[in-house]
Amino acid sequence: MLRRLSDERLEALLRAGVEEFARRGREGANMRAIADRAGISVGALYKYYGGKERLFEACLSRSLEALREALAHVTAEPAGFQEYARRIIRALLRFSQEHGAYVRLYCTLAAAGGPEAAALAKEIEGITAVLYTRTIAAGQAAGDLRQDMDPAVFALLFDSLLMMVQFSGCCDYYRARYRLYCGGELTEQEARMERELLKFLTSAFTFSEAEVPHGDRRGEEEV
Amino acid sequence: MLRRLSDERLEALLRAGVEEFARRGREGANMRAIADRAGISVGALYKYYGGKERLFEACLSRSLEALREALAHVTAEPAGFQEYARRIIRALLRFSQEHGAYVRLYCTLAAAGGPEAAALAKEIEGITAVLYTRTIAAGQAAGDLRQDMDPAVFALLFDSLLMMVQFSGCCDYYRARYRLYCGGELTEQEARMERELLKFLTSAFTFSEAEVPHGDRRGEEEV
DNA sequence: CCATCTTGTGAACAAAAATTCACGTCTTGG
DNA sequence: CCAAGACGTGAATTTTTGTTCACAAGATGG
Repeated sequence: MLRRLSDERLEALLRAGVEEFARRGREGANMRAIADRAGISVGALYKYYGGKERLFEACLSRSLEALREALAHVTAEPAGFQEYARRIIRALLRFSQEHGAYVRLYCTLAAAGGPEAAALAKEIEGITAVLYTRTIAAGQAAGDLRQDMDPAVFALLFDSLLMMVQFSGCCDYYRARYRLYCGGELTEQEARMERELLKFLTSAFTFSEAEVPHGDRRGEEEV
Repeated sequence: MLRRLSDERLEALLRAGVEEFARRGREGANMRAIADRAGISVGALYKYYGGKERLFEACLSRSLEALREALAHVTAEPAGFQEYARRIIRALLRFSQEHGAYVRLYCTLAAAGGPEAAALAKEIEGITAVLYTRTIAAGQAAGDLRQDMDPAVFALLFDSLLMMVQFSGCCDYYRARYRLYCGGELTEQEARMERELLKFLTSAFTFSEAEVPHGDRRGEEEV
């Protein structure tokens, strides 16, 4: 009952790998479980990828590629900060809905720590950091965004929110947290999240204290 | 060379457990490593805690207790939203600085997934969710905060930022991410983070689009 | 149709780690 | 100071899992 390892079988192998690495981490992943899930023997797995480490690399780069692709179109057409933010939110909500396994993998790897963490952060965050930092710098230069912010910190907070929103869609713990706060599943309330997150971000990035006549709280002149 | 398992030895055991569970997760943790790090034999470890699962429970509840304690004083004296937010930020920045191991444990557990995730989320987030939701509801009722927000989603986003800021202080990946965006270590720039995060949150929760005469962007009347 | 090569299989091997247990070491009550 | 009991030790056992390898099944070329 030999079945030649076709493209689709290799595809299944990578999918199984991503799933398992996401579930149990780089070290904890079980090679036998991966082979079983992919429907091949462990021997074949080792023939194709020399070992766990090589398979991991393949799974990671596959998922990085997918993330890059998901964000590629964001800056295709020029726009202002708010429009960019909307596109990013949409793209990442969609990404987490369609490629939950990749997002779970990021979540697990980010939690893992160790000496590889720094390199990994550079690889993953490199994709988003440039986009966010540029978007914010451009918005600030154009006068769209508040001047009284530390762009680096604000970009980090922007990234933080987007990461957590992705996790909320497909990682068990974060999904439970979403249910706790909002009821229901994020995957069924994407419009709600898109709307509110955009509102949240727009205010955070646009309005500075100086704009409100009396610097204190309580500010509903027009109700 | 028998050394009776004193309180301080039990203390060391729990510390070692937290550290190891944080590093390698609930399943991946190595009992031998825990025993070694605590300076006792595996036999003694098993005498004191029936096995890995029981030890884990002890480590978890210890860390939950610490989190509760860290946030206990926040609502001790009544105040407005901004002051509460400031206290929460301070408390959690301090927590992540002093109890990095607990924060790393949360980060790892949150990433783990599985059927226990929901229960875990209820336990951990139960501590913060009530606080955040109430703070926001009260602020909104008092007219301190914008009316045009979905309090549930905004509370989730608030929590997300606070979680990520904690991670940024003590989890390898998130620390690397912090360096990437901001340069340096968060633990050496706490004032910067406190200031900017408070600014970010205040704007997000306070200002609604309706407040700005022309609903569009670009809003620096007074510079 | 056969020899040979390529490719896949899963049992076997080895290393790692959870858990147990027979045996020391110290304490304590007398 | 001693016997009994409590406590701690780490080697041994068992289970899990990464990796290898001898063998088998199909392909290929003549």
